[in-house]
Amino acid sequence: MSKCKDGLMHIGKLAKEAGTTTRTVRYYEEMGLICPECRSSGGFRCYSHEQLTRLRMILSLKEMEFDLEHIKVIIDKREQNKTAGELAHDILEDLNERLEEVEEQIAHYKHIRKTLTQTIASICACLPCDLRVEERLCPACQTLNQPTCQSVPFFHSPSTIETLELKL
Amino acid sequence: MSKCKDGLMHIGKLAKEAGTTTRTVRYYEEMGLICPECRSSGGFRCYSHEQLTRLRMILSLKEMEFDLEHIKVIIDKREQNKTAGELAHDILEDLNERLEEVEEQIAHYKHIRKTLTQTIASICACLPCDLRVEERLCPACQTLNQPTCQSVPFFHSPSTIETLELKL
DNA sequence: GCCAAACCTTAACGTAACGTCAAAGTTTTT
DNA sequence: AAAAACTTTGACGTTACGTTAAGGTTTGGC
Repeated sequence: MSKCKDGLMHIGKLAKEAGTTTRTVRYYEEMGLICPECRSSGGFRCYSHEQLTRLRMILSLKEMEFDLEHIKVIIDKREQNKTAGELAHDILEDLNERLEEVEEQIAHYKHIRKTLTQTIASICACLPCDLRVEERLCPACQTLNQPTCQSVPFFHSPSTIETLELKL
Repeated sequence: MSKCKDGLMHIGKLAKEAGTTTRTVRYYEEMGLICPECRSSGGFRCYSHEQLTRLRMILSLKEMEFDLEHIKVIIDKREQNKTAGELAHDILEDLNERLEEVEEQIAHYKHIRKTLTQTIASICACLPCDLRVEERLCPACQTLNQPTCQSVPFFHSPSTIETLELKL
């Protein structure tokens, strides 16, 4: 039968149960986030069901994209002998802080989306142009009052842009 | 006067004009994205205004969070001898692809936001509890039909969660 | 023309969270 | 007992630079 006593499991089973990889588990051990209950006579790591639960906690925090250092701090708070209310208060701080960061991320990507859609719209105006790019302004750009080239500086050649800058 | 001929500038000026650092410029050179017009007799990099424009192109693509490998590809497309229309077509592909990725990022962070707000709401219910965390379920958790502990596995102790799992 | 300040050079380590070998030992299955 | 499957430690690779370090080059002032 199994050389793993009781209901202990080796690292592969632990990782699979938690939906991650053995490399990740070992890395978390290096970082001090989790450690095996014991080792087999041959040196294999053996984990209990409690370790599995702990690993799942770590992973659920990772899904919220806390970094590992922060996860360690949060998990360690559970070890400090507090009432559930005090602990809740502490952890709520972390969660609210993270929520703000996530709101910022959303705003950040919305900004990028805006830039992208504007750039796409500008470049669409150049689609019918059959001039060589190196040859100064294409008709579309000349027609527009706010020159396309300015908003999409990576599209036209440097010399074109210089020309534009002189005109402005 | 300046040992830099014509309107050439050294790396510090270039970086400042483009709003970046000298380290970044040297790194881009390593990556094959940009290279100086020439070197001074002492070995200093000298850049023309064209290089500055190119650097600005790179940075504007970086703002849309293209990775450097991709930026290289996009910038190189300008060197291929095409009409503006063909080039526009090519680049629009990259931009539209990136736009999709950005939409995914927004969705991703909105998902995280949802998880966070739900978790925060759950844990708020535990604020008035003055039981020790290690001691099984707190009253708030017992009152709720959908146990809080299940949705916030990193909050309660492993033993508490096991208890919960058995009950379910 | 000389000196200090400011600037530049290359080289190289550090970052975050693992992925991916490699070479060798252990456990499990047949 | 042999083979298959699993595990061990170790170490390099990843991205886009930041940050020293030790030592040359330019520049500005006198």
